[in-house]
Amino acid sequence: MAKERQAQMTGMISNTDLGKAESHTQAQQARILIAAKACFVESGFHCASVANIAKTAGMSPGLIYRYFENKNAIIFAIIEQQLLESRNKIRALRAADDLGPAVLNYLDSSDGSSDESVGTSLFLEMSAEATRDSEIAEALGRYDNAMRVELADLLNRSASGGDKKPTTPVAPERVLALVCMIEGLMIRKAREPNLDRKALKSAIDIIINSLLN
Amino acid sequence: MAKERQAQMTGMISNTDLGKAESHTQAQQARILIAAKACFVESGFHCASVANIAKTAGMSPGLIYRYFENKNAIIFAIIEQQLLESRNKIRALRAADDLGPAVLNYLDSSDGSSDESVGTSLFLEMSAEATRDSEIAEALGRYDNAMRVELADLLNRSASGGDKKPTTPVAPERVLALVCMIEGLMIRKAREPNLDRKALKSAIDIIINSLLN
Amino acid sequence: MAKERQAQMTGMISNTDLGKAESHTQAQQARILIAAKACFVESGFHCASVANIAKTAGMSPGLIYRYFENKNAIIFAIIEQQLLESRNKIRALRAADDLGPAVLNYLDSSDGSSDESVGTSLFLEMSAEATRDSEIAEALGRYDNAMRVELADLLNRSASGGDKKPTTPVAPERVLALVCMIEGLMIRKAREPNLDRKALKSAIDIIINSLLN
Amino acid sequence: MAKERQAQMTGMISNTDLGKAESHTQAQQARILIAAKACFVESGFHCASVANIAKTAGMSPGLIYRYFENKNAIIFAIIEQQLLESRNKIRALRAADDLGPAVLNYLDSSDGSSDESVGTSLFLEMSAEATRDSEIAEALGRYDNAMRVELADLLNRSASGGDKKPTTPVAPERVLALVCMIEGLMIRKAREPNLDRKALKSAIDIIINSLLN
DNA sequence: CATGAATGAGGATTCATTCAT
DNA sequence: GATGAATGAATCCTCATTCAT
Repeated sequence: MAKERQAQMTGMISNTDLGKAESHTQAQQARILIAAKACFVESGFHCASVANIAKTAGMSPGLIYRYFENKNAIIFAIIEQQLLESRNKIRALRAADDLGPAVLNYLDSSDGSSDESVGTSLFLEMSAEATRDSEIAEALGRYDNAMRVELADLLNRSASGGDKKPTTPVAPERVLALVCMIEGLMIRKAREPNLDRKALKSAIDIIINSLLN
Repeated sequence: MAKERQAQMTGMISNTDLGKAESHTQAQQARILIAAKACFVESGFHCASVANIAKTAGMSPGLIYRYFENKNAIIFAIIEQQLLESRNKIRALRAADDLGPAVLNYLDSSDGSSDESVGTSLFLEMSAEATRDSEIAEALGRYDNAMRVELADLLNRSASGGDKKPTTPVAPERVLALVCMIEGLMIRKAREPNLDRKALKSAIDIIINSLLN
Repeated sequence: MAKERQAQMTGMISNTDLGKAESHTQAQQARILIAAKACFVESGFHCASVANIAKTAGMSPGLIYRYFENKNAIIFAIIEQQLLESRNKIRALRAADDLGPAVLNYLDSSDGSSDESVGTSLFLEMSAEATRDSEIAEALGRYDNAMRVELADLLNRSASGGDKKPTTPVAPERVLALVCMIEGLMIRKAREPNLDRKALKSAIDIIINSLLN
Repeated sequence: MAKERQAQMTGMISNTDLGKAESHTQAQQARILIAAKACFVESGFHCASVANIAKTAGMSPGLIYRYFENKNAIIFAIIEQQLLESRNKIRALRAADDLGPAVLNYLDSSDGSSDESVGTSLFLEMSAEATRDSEIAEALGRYDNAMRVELADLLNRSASGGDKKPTTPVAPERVLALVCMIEGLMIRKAREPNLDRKALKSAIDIIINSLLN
């Protein structure tokens, strides 16, 4: 189909990328969010134009507004989506026997996009935006609190060697240190994409170890 | 002088804030950069308008273009300035006897502005921009390398208890871990400005200790 | 039926409001015109959107175009409808014994809508539009001529005390004065909805009297 | 000058039309208002585009926003201007010995534009808008009250044959009747530009006479 | 007949940049 | 050097209209 081929050649998103969405509305919203994510990564929240998002999504600009009230709503949706994904990835760490490799894996895990730096780029974009928009700041704050609980649990169980009942709850400063390290690593990944993986792994191990004993 | 008083009342930057600059050109550039920094912190690189920067600097929009080729040049200059400041602050850590408090101090140190979050906000802005602009990415990359050397030296001397000649050079992964922690802490400061300082201090100590033995 | 109830709750027009229309097409057109009138009164000809008319009519936007060629055709139809209604109301004045109360009654008479200002609002809208659209101007012109004949007759019979054969035909300037007064009163009603009715009645009487002797 | 000639050929407004304005800002605002008035008369408040106003004013669209906050502000300014002009014209009636010719003159008096129907067209536009915008409604309401006072005074003095001290104040219903007649006449002028002037004059006289005895 | 998704031109508004004074 | 008026391209968003289902 001509349209399909054109979509691929111009970097537009084809239907096959979309996965299964139950309703047409959800499918369209998903399509827009995928396009928006790509545009936001490439240009940032503010320089990405609705027109470009529409083109990337393979639809007309006007149609965007049937599915999102305005551009800001798209930004919010992207942020919520990223936070949700991030939460899920953190939760997935639970299953890990060994915390170090799990964290490394977390950093590597992309969201299905070919470019792994997507997550990091949006993370920076979101964090910067949170310093100006209180609504976004609140969303990130809620996420941060939830993450801390999750990571505390994780540290707890890792510290007790996998036993279900750790003797003492983990100290909050250890959780804080873990959060900082993870986010610091994300920044490094964004700024030095070719970072030596071995060094990365070692750095993680050093800190993880200091947090576990 | 009427203009001077008006500048102060409206939050504009007056000549007396500028310190000593050798030439008029330098003084004007400095004035613009101070204004730009304030605007960028408040609105981000892209939402801050040249008109607003000019108003904050107490000059006409047209004059901006006598001292900077365009808005992008201002962004570059701000970034270079921030990197330079950051470098100086890192170097100042050398004098410290104890690494932990020094790092805490680094996070607190503002650049003379009353608002301490200036540095963090611009750090996010710069990092996000670096993911899109290769020139900026390179500048940050150069800074990153320089910093690593600096921090390696710092760790070296701290590990050897202040002796001038450490027996073994510090491992690169420890430097990496330190960088991640510092930047992770900056992110935390941006996203949770009311973070408990005691926890912050403890988190720093945990990691510093693990890096020094 | 769920849809019916929803229609009532949201102010949409239900089938039961429509009266008897012979064909389905006529019924649909009537439904659209009722909705359009409401929207035009609320937002004016140009700010009322087809989408909103459709929603008010309880139908899809696309369906509008099965019954009217475009939005302009709806405006024309509304205008013709208003002129027809107005003509009928003027004709109804014939039956009146006393011209003064009849005119007052004319101003009050609504078109079945609960809001009496509908007629006035559309009158302004139409008149304004007539200054730009020659087709509308012509329609109003035809109406104006017909009205003058009607009002001349009315004045004639009123002047002659109800006798069927007045001795002299009424002068055109008296008809003109009557038209001006009626329309001037409509404007007043639109701009001062809380106008004192007693003063209104007196004002009408003064002029009517001067026109009858 | 080429620009000047082009302005004339395309119906743009040249500097010479502007009269004396003290500041540049006032001159530009006046230029915009003149253009806006022309556009509003031609297309109505809502269909006139800012782009077209700018073109008519012989300036770029962006410049409009240096002198008016938004399109609505232009509409407000036009309305205030019209009300002011109208007030002045009404006040000028005071000097008249004879009320009838004075009213006729009022209807004829244009605002310097070549097209006499400008006032009427804007009058309809304003009145229609007042039914939807409460701020405009209030402005017109204030004008209406002021006008009534003015017209009451006028009637008073006319009734008393120019004596300074009329024995009895004029009844409000007479003022109301006068207002209706004047505005009714404006509508007629808009809808029937070729109205017979003799009939018009006679109609005015009939009513004026009935109001004065 | 009916739906409502889709289109795309057009409208209001902003803003980096230029230039006459 | 300095001003700020002026430009015009670009942005977000709306809406009349069409058409596949």
